[in-house]
Amino acid sequence: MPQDRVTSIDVAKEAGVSQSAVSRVFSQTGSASQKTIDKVQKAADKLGYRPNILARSLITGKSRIIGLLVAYLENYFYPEAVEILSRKLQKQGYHVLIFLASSKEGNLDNIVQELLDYQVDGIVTASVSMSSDLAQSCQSAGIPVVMFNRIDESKTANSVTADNFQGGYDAARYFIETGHEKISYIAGWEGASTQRDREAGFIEGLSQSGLTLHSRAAGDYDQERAKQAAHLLFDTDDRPDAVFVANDHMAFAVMDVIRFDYGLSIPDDVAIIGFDDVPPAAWPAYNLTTLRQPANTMVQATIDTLISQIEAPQKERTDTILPSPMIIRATTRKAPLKSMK
Amino acid sequence: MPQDRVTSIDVAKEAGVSQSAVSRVFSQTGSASQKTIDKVQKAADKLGYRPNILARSLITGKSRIIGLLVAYLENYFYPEAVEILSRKLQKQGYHVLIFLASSKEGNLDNIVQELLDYQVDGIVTASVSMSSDLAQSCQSAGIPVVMFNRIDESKTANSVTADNFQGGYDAARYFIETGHEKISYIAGWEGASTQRDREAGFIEGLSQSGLTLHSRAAGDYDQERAKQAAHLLFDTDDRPDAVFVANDHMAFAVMDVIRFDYGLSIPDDVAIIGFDDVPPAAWPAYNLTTLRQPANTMVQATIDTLISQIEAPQKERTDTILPSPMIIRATTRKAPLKSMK
DNA sequence: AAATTTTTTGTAAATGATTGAGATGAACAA
DNA sequence: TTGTTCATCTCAATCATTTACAAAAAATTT
Repeated sequence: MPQDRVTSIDVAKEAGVSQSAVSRVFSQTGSASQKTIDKVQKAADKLGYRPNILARSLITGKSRIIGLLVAYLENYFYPEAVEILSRKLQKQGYHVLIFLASSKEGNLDNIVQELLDYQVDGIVTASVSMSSDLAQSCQSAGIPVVMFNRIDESKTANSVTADNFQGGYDAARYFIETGHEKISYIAGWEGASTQRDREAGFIEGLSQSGLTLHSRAAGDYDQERAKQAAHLLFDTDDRPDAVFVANDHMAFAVMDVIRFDYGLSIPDDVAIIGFDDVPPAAWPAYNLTTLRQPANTMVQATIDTLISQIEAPQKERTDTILPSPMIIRATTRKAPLKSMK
Repeated sequence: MPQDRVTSIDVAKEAGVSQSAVSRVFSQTGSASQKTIDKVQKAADKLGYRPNILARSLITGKSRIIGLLVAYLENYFYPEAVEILSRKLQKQGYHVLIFLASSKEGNLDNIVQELLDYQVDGIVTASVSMSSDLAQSCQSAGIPVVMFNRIDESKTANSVTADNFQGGYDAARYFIETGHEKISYIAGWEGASTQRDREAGFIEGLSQSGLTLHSRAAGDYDQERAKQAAHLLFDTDDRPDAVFVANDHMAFAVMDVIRFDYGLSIPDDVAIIGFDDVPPAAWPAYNLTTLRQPANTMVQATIDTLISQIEAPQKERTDTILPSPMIIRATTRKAPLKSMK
């Protein structure tokens, strides 16, 4: 049976002080004498009192809850990010209310409304782009929003991304340096800014040497679709000898198709570069050359942006772009020494 | 600039009714005439009013927040579970406040206290076992707890697990059926009930045919440790020809060691069985025979248990054990036909 | 039409904290 | 001793809602 909650009034009675004295001891604002602090502390311990955060939030207007909106955890970049985000926020006394968006698009409006109903102090969206209307409505509610791994074309919300363009560019340059000419691309979901930027950078990198895409197919950041895309690229006499895949998650599926369905060898027959550097990329079975999205720094930037705006609401929005270094593993040929810096 | 929140009083004024009428319209308890409902609805829409859940929770004593306590998301069974859990709870109007426990043991007490401070309606722990004290303190606070994927020896909290013992048993039987005799085990973290049950079942299955473990090493559910464990088992003249690994996450690392460090072939030289059936187990690069933990049903059972106890606090605790069927893939030899049922 | 029941509505008291204003008392200087 | 300062404390208002109670209105029965 749920025993009655013990409130600050109970503690006040027990300690022989006023209820507001108890409050002062438990809220850091407290100007209280050592004597009352001791008395209150003792009484609170005895009764097992802890302040009710909901009541506190109601009056302070700060819930210390951050809403996290994420589309799916299937791509292992996100669990990693969620874990880091949650850990770091916990350290700062914030907590994460997690919402899963129904699909890549879907009815974000409802979900965001629910978040706002909970009086969250800020919102992080991961792998989800908000419509500008929605971002606008959060902003006018005074709730800062950071898009993690998406940029906001409407320039309403903050954003934190890796340097997707540069990453794509570097992938192209590396393929060229290592002697490839038939270079293809498997795209992510076309609605995502990451997809667009990675492809744009890649194409720019190719064109720098007068090349264009040998072939292209869309994998929508989904493994099944990526497999179909891989078949599209390889069911032909004129196969690519290098494929840039828009993220690691798809790259694994693509590698499996190349190895097991076509019996080709990686990187001898086909070189592969992915994007993200999720943990399985380092597993020997894949050992994937990829562009690292620095989860830790990205999350840190997300938190910094968010908290600075929570504390100083007039701060203007920022877009943070973090470097995405290439991690060379075994799915690409070794570059000739001359080009190694 | 954060514009002032619109409250039920504003709506009441706008609609020309009392504040409690507004409340009645928005809380399902509402006995209100169609006329007032319309008036209030209209005014609310105009002003963009939504009830403040914190204030509601304060008075109803129900926050509709479920606290989720998880140790790590690195093992991909958990992201999957978290995603399903969050989706399903959302559908029922609950929301998930996620906390990451610092380590496998660590100071759960503080974290649970923080959860209780938020007045959560229930707690789910995943891959974390609560001390009986802690479970007791939640219970006496009237907050039901469900341990997901752990059983509670102290029989205080509810639990939902796969049939770990039977799974271990089946693994042993299958190895024996497919002609193995030098059968080893790589253990998970010894503090986990899953580890203990899987091993106990496995040993029971072996002993059924008069066998004992050929060798054993502990991997602590961690990939690095699992690799070391694999080396321990294979740096010898008398290598096993079958290894049961306590979860898939470790099994991938073990397979990589066997293939890439020892150049052995799976399943010809060594057969492997894992546990969990996480998504990568089905990836062709691993194609791992494993015992499936049915994430979807396990989560459903977790939710059912939790919600039934939230709604009827006097309900007594339950332990749910769900079947863990063997998923036969390519890391084991084919069983001779006669034993195929 | 009056009497009775039912439904709707407004008033006001919770819920459990924070916080500004003023009261209390100790410490100190004159 | 008296007056002043300062830290500490209490009182009461406040936050945005729900909800018990009673009054009013509507619907039903007689």
